[in-house]
Amino acid sequence: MEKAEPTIKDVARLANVSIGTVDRVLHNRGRVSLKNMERVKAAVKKLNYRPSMIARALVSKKSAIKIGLSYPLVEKDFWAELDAGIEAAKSELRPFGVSLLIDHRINYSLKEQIVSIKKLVDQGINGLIFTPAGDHPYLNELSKKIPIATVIDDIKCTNKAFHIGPDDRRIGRLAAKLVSLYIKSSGKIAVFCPFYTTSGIHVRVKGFLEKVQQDYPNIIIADISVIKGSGERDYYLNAYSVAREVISKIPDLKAIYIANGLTEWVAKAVEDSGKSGQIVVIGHEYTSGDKHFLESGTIGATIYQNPSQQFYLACKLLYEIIVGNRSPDGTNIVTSCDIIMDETLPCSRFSGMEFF
Amino acid sequence: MEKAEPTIKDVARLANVSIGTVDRVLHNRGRVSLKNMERVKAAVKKLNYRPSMIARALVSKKSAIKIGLSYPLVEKDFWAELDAGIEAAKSELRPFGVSLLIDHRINYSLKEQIVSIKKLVDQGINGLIFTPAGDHPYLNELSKKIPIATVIDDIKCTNKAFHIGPDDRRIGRLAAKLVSLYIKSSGKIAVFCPFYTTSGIHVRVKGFLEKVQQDYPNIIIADISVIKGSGERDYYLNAYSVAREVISKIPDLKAIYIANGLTEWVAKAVEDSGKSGQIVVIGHEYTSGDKHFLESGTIGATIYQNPSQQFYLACKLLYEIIVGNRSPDGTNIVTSCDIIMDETLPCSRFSGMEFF
DNA sequence: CTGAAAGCGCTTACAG
DNA sequence: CTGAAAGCGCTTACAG
Repeated sequence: MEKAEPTIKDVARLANVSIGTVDRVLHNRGRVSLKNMERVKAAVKKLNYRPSMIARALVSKKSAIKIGLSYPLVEKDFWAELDAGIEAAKSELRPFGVSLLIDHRINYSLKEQIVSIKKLVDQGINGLIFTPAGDHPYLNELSKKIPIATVIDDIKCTNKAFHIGPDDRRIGRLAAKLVSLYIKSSGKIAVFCPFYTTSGIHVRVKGFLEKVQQDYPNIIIADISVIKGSGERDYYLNAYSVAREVISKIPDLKAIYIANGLTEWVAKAVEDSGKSGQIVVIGHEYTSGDKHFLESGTIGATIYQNPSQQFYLACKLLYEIIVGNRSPDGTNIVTSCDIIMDETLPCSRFSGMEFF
Repeated sequence: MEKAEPTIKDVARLANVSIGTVDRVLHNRGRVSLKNMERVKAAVKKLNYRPSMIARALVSKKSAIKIGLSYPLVEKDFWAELDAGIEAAKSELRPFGVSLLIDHRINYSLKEQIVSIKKLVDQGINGLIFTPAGDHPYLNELSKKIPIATVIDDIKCTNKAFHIGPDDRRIGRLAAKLVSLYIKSSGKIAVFCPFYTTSGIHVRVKGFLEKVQQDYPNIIIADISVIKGSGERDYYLNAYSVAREVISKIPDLKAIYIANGLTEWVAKAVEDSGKSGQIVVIGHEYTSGDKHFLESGTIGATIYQNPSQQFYLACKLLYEIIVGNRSPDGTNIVTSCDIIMDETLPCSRFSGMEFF
């Protein structure tokens, strides 16, 4: 005895107008008398009408919608994983006439990001999802034309549709707790803070230090190093060499916290220094190289912010906004993070979604 | 320059028949001349024609498809969480004319499960998803009529479409590792094994014990108790009282591992015994009651098997199978698990999905 | 055995 | 400002 879903026809009938008029108010296309506007809105509410994605998609065959994605391709493995999430969103949205246009950048430079985004805009995107390298007047301008959303990192000033990202302060605190668990709450540790990167990382490190100070009096922060680098390879190598240096400088070091996805390079430094088993690495994300070090115990745990999920969600949300099912309101969506340990991964991180 | 997808019309034109005829061969409805049959098949192949889900779904408004779900409602909070995942699947599939019929059971009895499933079958379901209490001839019989899939727990003998669930042995090993981290690898622990429950739990406990034996020579398993109970409330109370008893019996107990979602009841026993801070609880799943104990540190961590995700996935997969986009092949899909700690949850577990 | 027509719920021109 | 009509790609009666 399912009560059939109300259709646009039902709304039109109840509001005593044509379905054309209902459509106009549904999508704020204007040119509707105030009176009809309100009757329709009342009818929509009364019937709890929700437009059928299906019917809309069928029509949209003609006017396909395009969503642009822009993000850096530094730390390749991290972002590569992300592709899987985007693929999932793509195949789920394809039947609805949505195509995703992707433009990578090879660094965190704001200037290049703007170039990348302009390229997407030139291709006629109807919405933009990006991991900002910073704020820029152009973004604000753009946001007046199409909905734009930030993922992973946020920017303050721009009038955006929404932001999806982790709670970096909390992530940093979690990292501190994991370090403490592995080193039995006391000993010397080193903290590595990547420099050329998204702003959230710094919040993360702050959260880490704060938690250590608050809760772990016997943990000594023996070193805080900033990892610099220009380009991917350089970045990796610096993480590695800084780690080696610090390891040799502090013989009784018990743990290293690396505040982003460079985990495996730090772990490699530990292993190459012959310190596996004595120094544990706590880091972020999950790259293919991490597997080996998780198994050997050199990496104790990794905190995974699930970028695939974030982009996946963002694509679907932005789609809803573009087709008018939801209005852009600058919501801030906080995503949860996962702890990855050797025993945590029975198979690929993204196993759950590869079917769609 | 997207090449437009071929439609049934294109196929009809190429095969020089009507779209009605194309539809007939597409769905083996018979009553087609051999000659046309082959022309259509050739055209389909030549154009690489794939029917549009969207269009099909629009029509299917009339002939809706029903998926039945059957699972126990013991440990309410665990399964309640699950509802959120089912809701997500429901709202995502609704536009495709799919409705989900749910039938709970109040225990893990196989007999009641069969009754429950028969009830669903009587309502004309086109597919079944369930968490089996065991195998039964009826299930095998049913699987010949409609595709059936198992979630969380599996059964061997039945010819099922697929199974989705965690790797319980691995989960048990992970639990052992977490216990070891919290108690600094040595001391007395207790293991609580729920009895009336799904079979995976026993594999879990086995994995736990195996890992302790292998890797933690200084951890002493001072108690292994079986938790029994008839009905939900009884179950909870027994977990609580067994815990209290064991705690008072073993004064230097350092950790309790509870092998399923009764975590909060064990934690309550620890707290009520005045042992918070001395005994850490490692358990499973995440109930609203856990939050308090995670914050206070009585629960160190919980291993979350994400039942919502599992059912969500199962619904979508089974839908694909029912409409013929995928064939049932008995695949075994292993899902990953999450570690939940105080710092892990910025907001509701299911935040990611509530938008859809 | 086969084709033409109606209709699923919506959007998009088009005509008032 | 408003409505009637055409059409998205398919399935389902219906008429030959």
